[in-house]
Amino acid sequence: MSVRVRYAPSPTGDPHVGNIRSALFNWLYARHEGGTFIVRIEDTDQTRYVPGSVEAILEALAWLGLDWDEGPGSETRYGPYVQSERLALYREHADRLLADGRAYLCYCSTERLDALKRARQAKREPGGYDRRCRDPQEAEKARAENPSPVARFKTPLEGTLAVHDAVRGEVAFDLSLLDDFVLLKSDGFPTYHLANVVDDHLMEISHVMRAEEWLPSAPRHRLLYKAFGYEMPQLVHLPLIQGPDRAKLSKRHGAASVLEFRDEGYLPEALLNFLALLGWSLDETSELFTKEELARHFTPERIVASAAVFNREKLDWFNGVYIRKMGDAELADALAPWLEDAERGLPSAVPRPIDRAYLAAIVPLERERLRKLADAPQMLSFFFEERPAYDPALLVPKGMDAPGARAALEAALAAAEETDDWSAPALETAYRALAERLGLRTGQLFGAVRVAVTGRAAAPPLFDTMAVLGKERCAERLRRAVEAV
RNA sequence: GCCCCUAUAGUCUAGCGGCCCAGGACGCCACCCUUUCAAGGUGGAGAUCGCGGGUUCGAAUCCCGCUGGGGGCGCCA
Repeated sequence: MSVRVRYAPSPTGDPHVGNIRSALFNWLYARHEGGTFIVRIEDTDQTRYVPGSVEAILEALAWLGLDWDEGPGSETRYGPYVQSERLALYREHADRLLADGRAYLCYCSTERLDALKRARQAKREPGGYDRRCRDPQEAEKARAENPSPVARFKTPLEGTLAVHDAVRGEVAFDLSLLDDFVLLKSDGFPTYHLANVVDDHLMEISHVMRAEEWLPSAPRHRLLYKAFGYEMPQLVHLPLIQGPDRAKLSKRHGAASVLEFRDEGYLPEALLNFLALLGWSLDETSELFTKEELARHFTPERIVASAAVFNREKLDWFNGVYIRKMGDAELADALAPWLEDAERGLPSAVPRPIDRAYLAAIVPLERERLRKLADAPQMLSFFFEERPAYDPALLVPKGMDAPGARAALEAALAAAEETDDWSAPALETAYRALAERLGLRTGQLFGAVRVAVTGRAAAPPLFDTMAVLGKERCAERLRRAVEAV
């Protein structure tokens, strides 16, 4: 039997990382098995629909390189892939259950349901619907209260039901604790439970891989499959992703949307690699995987059962690793839009577009210092600004006074002006000799020159930096430093 | 409150009865490299394998209980 798996987000907001991790695992499994990866939009709650979120979800998938074989817009015998376009299917299924006597119409008002819930809470009784309308006479009475009923499933009153989860094994539930859940809402839309079961069957889904929060509803689904006479797909419940406080990861923990991570300058390869290792591992030591390698190795057997905390520092490390893997031209291309961005890029005084050849020369110097692409404007600004601002006090090296620093900078300026060969090795030779002549430690002289030339105490190797900046710019900055110190 | 899941260092994890007085990675610390910052290299601190009982010649690994953590209990998904 071929593997058909699906990612079934509801369009209620941005694509959350926890959610996308489910998409990733489904995608990996599909690709591992040469199966089919399906995207299905579960928009059965009209009230929570957020315009643009379908686009955002698909955008996130595309950014990560998770291509889908079937999804919104696909013309196949399984479509459509948007639940609001499949309403007739759910209604037919609900009708079947109604006709069979496996479901019934419930006319109870929301007021009554609320009151029931409150009363149960007050008495500390287990919650759930009291099945009033399961009695036809009661239903008839209630009918007056509510013109638009819901359809409820008749849950067995007792017994236990075991479902099999690939990660956790058999999980048993006590049926007496399950109430008669809603199948069809009063607006005619299906609930998640109905729509999910109907679609997974009709789309011939072989494995349902979803977050662990769904495990408690597995017995309901089991019951529905049985009632319809359908075979239930394999269940694979993925461990939850938690924030540092160990609660389910959400917006309150900061960036939660994949698109936000993209906008913070994370590389898709890095986020993907990091996410894959949240709840899955190959062996003792392997950490770095491309998407293809992940797909080659991914098996559900190696999914972990316990929840994982989303660890920013490790994500940052992965990002640095993937930045370092990039070639000069590749990184320059990736960086350019970040540097040119009107709001978060280089100061507006720096003309756009930026000089690509110049950027390409800078890249080798900054690559291993970058953690996120978004850091680039700040880190590289001194390469582009005419007059990088800095505190003149930084020009005075440890163990020296201002006049001494001034003398050293004057000498450095003179040496710069005299130099014909403006290459890193030549500059280094010249400045080492100069330090010796002045009786300074190289660290002292180089430190002062670094601040003069870059405006900061921490920068890439000095002579490579000077070589890239060019003689004119360096001389000008040294001149300014002499005056400033 | 009830139900379910879960439990190896701060974090992600390896381990599926003896190879483990527990391996890898992030983070942290130190040293090396070095003109600063990174990157890289080397080393280190950090886990009584949540606790208590069993089973076994032998348990992180199997069983039971407890405790902690999480999730679910909607005409939301």
